Amino acid sequence: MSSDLQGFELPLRLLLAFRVLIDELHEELARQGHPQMRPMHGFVFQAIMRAGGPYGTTAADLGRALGVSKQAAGKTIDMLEGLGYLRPGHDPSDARRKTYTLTPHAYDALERSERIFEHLRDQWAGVIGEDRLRAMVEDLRKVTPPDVFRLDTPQWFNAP
Amino acid sequence: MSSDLQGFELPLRLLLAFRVLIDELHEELARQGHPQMRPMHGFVFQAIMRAGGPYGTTAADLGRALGVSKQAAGKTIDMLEGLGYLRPGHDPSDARRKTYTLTPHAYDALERSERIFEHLRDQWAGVIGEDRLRAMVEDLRKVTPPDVFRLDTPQWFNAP
DNA sequence: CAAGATGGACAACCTCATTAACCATATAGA
DNA sequence: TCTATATGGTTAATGAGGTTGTCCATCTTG
Repeated sequence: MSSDLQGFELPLRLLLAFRVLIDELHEELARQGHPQMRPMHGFVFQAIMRAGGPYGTTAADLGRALGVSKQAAGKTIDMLEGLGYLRPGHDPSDARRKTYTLTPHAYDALERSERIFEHLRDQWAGVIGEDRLRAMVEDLRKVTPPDVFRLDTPQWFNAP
Repeated sequence: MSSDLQGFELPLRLLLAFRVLIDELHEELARQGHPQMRPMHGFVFQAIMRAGGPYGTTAADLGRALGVSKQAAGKTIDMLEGLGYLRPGHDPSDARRKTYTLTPHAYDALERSERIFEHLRDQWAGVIGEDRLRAMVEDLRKVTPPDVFRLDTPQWFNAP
């Protein structure tokens, strides 16, 4: 009965590496004027940019894009609207659709996230080498699905 | 205003890679007689093996090991006991301690998980090369904390 | 032996999901 | 055109997993 369970290392390290990046991102984002941003939000913003129609994205659109129910997507939208990251609108061609688009505040958060991630990436490149880091991302691309927004993952993390 | 947001690729790929492994693990575990296993449980089993005293692990022990409250650990223990993965015991040297140890069913799940992870690892090695995969794990070790069980992460995922 | 630390058990509450049901609006077919 | 069906939005009930706070029983230590 093996007790060392070495085979768990690959998934564990992938998870820890993700957590390290996300935790440091949100610490820094909080310092830069976005203390309310939660880990999921950056992905949500990107999904909202891509998933909607010409007049914006609905809760149902977002739910499909993220792989969660429209009700869950609706609650996320409510919170992000309350935080000033989303602005409501409507679709003149379909009176049912209640659409949302990103506010400048959301674009600010996205741009800052981008810069912080790049900074963290540079730190990692300093530790393991630029070539090795590039190889890692390239390899990860080969073993992960290309459709990056169907995360299909409810209840990510609750930053306390 | 950049709209491609390429800087998100590293964290996203790490997350997707982890999800791919975990999802395939649990699909296969379900086929092999463990349909109730949840993503967190494998980590919990390992923590229970390591965190306790000679007579087993208590909820308080487990809470400390996982970085959650003793109450949260207690609820997890209750569920795992209900699923037949944990067996209660007691510590003759301390009447307060209500201890738990893994059942053979839990060891079976751990061994199967180990084998499934190894199989997935081999698949990845076939795609990206054994040397590249080894380099990836080595590099991830360099950028992640060494203390693998203090995940400090409430509410991981609810596989539906 | 008294005082404090620790383990366990409850209770109340939070967050983020889920399903189910219902109503309003679009759309397609007879 | 009218009806059937699909879709969007909302609300409600539920579940998993977490949190504090409180209380009591049992060590452990001065």
